[in-house]
Amino acid sequence: MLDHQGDWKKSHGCGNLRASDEGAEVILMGWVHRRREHGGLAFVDLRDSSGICQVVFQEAMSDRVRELGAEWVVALRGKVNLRPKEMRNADMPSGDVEIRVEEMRILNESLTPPFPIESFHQGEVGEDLRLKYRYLDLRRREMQDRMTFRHKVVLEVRDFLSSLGFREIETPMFIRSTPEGARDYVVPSRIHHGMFYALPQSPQLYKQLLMVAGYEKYFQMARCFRDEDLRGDRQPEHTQIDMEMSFVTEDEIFDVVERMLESVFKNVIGQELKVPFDRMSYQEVMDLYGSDKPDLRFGLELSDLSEASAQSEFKAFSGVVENGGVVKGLCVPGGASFSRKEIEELEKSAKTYHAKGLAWMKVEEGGLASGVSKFFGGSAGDSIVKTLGANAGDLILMVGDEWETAATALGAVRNALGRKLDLIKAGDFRFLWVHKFPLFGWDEEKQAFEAMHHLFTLPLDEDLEYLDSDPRRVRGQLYDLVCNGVELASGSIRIHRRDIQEKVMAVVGIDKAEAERRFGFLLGAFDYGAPPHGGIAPGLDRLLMVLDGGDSIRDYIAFPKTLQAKSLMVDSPAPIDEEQLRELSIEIRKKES
RNA sequence: GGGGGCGUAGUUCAGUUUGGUUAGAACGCCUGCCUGUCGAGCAGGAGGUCGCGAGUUCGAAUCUCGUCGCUCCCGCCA
Repeated sequence: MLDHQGDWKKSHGCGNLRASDEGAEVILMGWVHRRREHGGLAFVDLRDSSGICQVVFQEAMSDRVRELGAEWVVALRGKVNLRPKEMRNADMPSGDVEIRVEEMRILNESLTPPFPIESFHQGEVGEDLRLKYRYLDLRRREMQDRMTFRHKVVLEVRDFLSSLGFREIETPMFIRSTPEGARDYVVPSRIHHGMFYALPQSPQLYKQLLMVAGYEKYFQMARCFRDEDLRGDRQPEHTQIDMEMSFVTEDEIFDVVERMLESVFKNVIGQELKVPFDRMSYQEVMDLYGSDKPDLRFGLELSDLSEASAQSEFKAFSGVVENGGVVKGLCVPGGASFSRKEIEELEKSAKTYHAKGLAWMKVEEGGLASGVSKFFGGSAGDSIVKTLGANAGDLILMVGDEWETAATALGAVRNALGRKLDLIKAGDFRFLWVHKFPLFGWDEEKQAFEAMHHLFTLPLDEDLEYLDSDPRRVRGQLYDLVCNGVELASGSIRIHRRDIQEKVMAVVGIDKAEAERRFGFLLGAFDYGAPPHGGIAPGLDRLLMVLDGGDSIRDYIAFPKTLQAKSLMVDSPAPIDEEQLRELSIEIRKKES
């Protein structure tokens, strides 16, 4: 039998009760976390959003307690008692007290949950089950803490940016589709037959228009939508701390972000963060770590072994160098003890990133041994050992290929080694600014240049002269913030002058007419005194994941989707009624195979 | 679009390599006992479309093919 809440008001949070509350008359409301019966005497751990406390039922109420099941919702009136010394629970914040129950109202019953709400259950509950019953998953302490963490970080960011004079401004969710960048999520218009809105991949154009409008410092907790394949750190919708500033340099943007994170660390995590962060160019990080988002929590830096390899008898490598490629190598201290199988595992990592193979040799007292060592006799081998600073007992790993392939493949091996050798300390945060990215990438398929970031990124002043002659050489005022191997933010200084904008568009094959058609509204706005401006957008979900040491952003989003972009809870996406389709003049085509 | 892993009781898993009587464990659930537990304890009990579908076989959780779901990675993606 259920009771009504009546005129009872919740007086305390379960988790907040302390010894100082002794004697207080309280009314608690929450969920039955666990029940322990001892014949007449019974204990219930009552849980609400503040935590857990123990309530005691005397014999007179034992029949009512027996009705209760896990996750039933109850209201209890009783008195806070200090527990006898030997019965205090030091593992529980409220463990010094317990509630002697005088009256109970059962507010709702519950089915037995499909998985335990307690946090000590054996093993991890499957994520698909957690997502289907997300409202129960979110009940778990672990998830409540993550959502609290998210809230606190957002609050701190808002507070910090506001204090610097930033204004939070909302931009539309229904915008115009642009074919640049990621695939758009698209929304059909009912009023305009055959027309579509797009959901924003980011508020990019709007924040630039706000700069033209003279707002100077803008930010927004911006939901961003991208219809691309997902990963553990990529959801179809995610939240960015989107920022834009006028009259700024890269340095000033870095400074704002560093101080913002500094205050998040100080006021949310309670930790000092060392700023400013290190900076490296794209070329440097790729050369040293084989990744544009290196994990700096461990060393194992890459070296260039092209010269020595060219002189070696290893045809595969000397050929690569002859054709303009490079040979990258790294030294694994103590790695000579690796088994054949272990090395093959590492080779798999290299091959994933399209290396043809992973060459290796062991360093012994007398010289190089095993693997490809027979090709590296004499000075070539000596030179490699010297470059890598290798010692007896070490393992040398090498990849020869076109620069980017060699670097990324060996970078993948480096990451695998970091995990394998357990070099990554939990709770260590290594931030890094990566900047001076190339402005254009060469699209092999289309045989054309494309913008690496977006079309509005300003080239480095000193590279402007190569826009016409050698676009590959042009680097952008483009930057990423990286932490522990995760890309946390990305931004650029934008082009505010029409002449430079037209030149950049020309490189990627957009003529004036097409530019006008696609970006006319922005270019038009830029004709009315656009200030120099730039910005950045830290990914909130990723930031939370990295700061919390998690490994999936899904854990930091209340209602995430699966890798197939489905919600297992509401079962979306779903078909819509014929009637809805007709209103939109939309017909479903057969899937092309 | 491509490659890898996983799918067995409500949950987490073992069993699959090498096919063989009635598919097990722990936790949870149900019943009873129990007045100081807090991952309570003790005794008893219920609970299975081995993801789904075909095939091979005297016989399939186990082998083969297909398919679905979740996940990790490449491509893609800021």
